[in-house]
Amino acid sequence: MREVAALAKVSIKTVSRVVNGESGVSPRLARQVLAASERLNYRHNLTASSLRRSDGRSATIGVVLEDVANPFSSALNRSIEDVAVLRGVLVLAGSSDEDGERERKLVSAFASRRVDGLIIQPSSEDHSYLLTERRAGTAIVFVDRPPAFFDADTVLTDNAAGVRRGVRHLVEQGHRRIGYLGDLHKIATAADRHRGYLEELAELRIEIDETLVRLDLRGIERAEAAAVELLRMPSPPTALFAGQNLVTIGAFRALRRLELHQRVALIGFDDILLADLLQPGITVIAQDPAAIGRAAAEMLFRRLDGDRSPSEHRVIVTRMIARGSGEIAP
Amino acid sequence: MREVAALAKVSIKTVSRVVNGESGVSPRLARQVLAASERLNYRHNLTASSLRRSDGRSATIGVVLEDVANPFSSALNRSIEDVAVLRGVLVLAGSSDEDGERERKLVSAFASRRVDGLIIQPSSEDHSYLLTERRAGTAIVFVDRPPAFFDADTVLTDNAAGVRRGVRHLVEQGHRRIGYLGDLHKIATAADRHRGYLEELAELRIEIDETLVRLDLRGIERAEAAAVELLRMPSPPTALFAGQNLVTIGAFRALRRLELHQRVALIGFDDILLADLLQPGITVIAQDPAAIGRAAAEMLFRRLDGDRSPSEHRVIVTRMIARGSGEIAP
DNA sequence: GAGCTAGCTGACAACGTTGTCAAAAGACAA
DNA sequence: TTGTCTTTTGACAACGTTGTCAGCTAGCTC
Repeated sequence: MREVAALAKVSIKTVSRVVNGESGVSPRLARQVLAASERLNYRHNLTASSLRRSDGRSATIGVVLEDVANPFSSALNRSIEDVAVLRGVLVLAGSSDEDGERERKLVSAFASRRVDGLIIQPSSEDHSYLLTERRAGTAIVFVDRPPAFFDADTVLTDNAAGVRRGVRHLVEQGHRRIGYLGDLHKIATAADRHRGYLEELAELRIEIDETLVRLDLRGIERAEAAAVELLRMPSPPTALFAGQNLVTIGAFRALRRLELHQRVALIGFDDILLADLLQPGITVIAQDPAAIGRAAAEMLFRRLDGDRSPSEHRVIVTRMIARGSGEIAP
Repeated sequence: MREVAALAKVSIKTVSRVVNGESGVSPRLARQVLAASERLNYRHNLTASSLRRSDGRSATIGVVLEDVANPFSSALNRSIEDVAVLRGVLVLAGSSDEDGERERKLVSAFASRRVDGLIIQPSSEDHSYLLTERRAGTAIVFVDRPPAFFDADTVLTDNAAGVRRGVRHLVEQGHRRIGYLGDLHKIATAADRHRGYLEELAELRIEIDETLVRLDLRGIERAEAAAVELLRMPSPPTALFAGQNLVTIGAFRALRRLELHQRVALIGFDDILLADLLQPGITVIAQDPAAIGRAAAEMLFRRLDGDRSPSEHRVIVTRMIARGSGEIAP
């Protein structure tokens, strides 16, 4: 900047004014400055700028996801980015791998870089550690799952309602013995979905058979094994509800392996790419990750714009997509 | 830091030493400093630190991807992150959407934040604009596609060889009329793949029928339409080679729609989640995005560690995964 | 021409760190 | 004890920027 100032024969402060588009610089000097910075390939240093700036903003936000490579998380990432770019804000993203310790490490690394805000898909079981960040002025929004011991804006899917819709659909087809395959129960959304299953059956006055429920299934293989087990019981379920992405794939694998895919119904939570091309197509309760990410980013920026109102809790609804597997009668 | 120093009754420089783990601080003072920073919830400010530091490193790298939400790019993102976290480096990622202008904007935003290095999956058709960054000391590695008018390390897939392997496989099954469906031809990888198709047919002395080739297919719908067109020709192909992910899905849709999926062979470039559960399973030429990302990140950090050797060009090989669709005889 | 604005411009300090260097403290030998 | 050497500590400037404030110029009014 000093060099640009020298070349343009103005003070360094005037260069700063031009770079920041402040008013009150005569067009002639502005032109000189622009020409000089062009000639010297000058690049504004945002880190120095945010250090000195009164608001201390870095025009960067941090996003903690379960895994930046998983389809749901990466869709969140993208829609957050889309809102952020409109404001010239960049996104630092990291994967927590469902590990509270990694989540905290990421937040700490973000904080060291003085991000303006955080969007967290939580893994940790206690978020009181975020009080320090909040006090430092960092805006915080949770997505997909609620925080624990911490009050903040959230954008969640209505998991229980989604599952209830699916279970009701199966019952409408005539099913009474509906198996449930769930993800790690410690994950709040997994617990919510399981609850939805129980609630809907209770409301429809269908007796709950605990032997039809398998929880804590992490990954395709374990889900597949559990589904095979269920289907080989003496009195097997006539329909399966899979509480998560990979669990659905595992369940479908099991059905195919046992050649039951045309006879046992299946509904999965979360949409799956290509689900429509399978035979039968898989009926799913689809979330809208793009809407969740967008809502979260918008809430975050509203906070950064100074909104101090009480925490808001947005719920994004699910949508059932019937493709065949959920429409098989018992 | 000043407050911590005051509370610990040491100079601010001593606090700096402790925070950076420098040697030569007596254990007693170190303990005092640690206790004080604990008590005041002190967070080291990495932006100020990198401003003052002699190497100017921000412990942050920038990654330009086609789309952080697409499976290939997000797998790259993840494997880059995995290498970066080991060094305490964070990843800023952005989506270029196949738009050279957005790519440049992202690079510029990264440069303003003084990233230490850049990993770029290029969209632009001229990368000479990166000379400025290189001169500023930023390490640069290209992934997936080569740069234009710029010399830098690259990590590429051997696209032509992969396609040739697939085409040969089809010919071995007895196919002579093999259709080709390609992505936007301006994308270097798409052009390479098309070239592989032509080369292999030439080598095997199979006459090339231009009417069996459709290029510039962007997205599932256009690919599906093109495939339907090919299959409805008077003398249709007995096999299809799809040059990209979404193109493969479109082609499969077309085959299913025309009830030809058990009669016309199909091989796609790039693996697809669930491809094994379709009927028939889709035979693919699989890339290894994790290996590409890892290699790129490792090269980048080697440069940051001071390696000044000439540009290196790594090639990651593909692997054919036979699942049925590629093994259908004419 | 004096007096008064309004609009530009620049000097200087400060943001939170770390590099440099000199001073203080401690360790050891004579 | 003194002198010498090593280890530990701190004062100060600097990194690249922006906020503050004062000074300068030009244009206007009377």
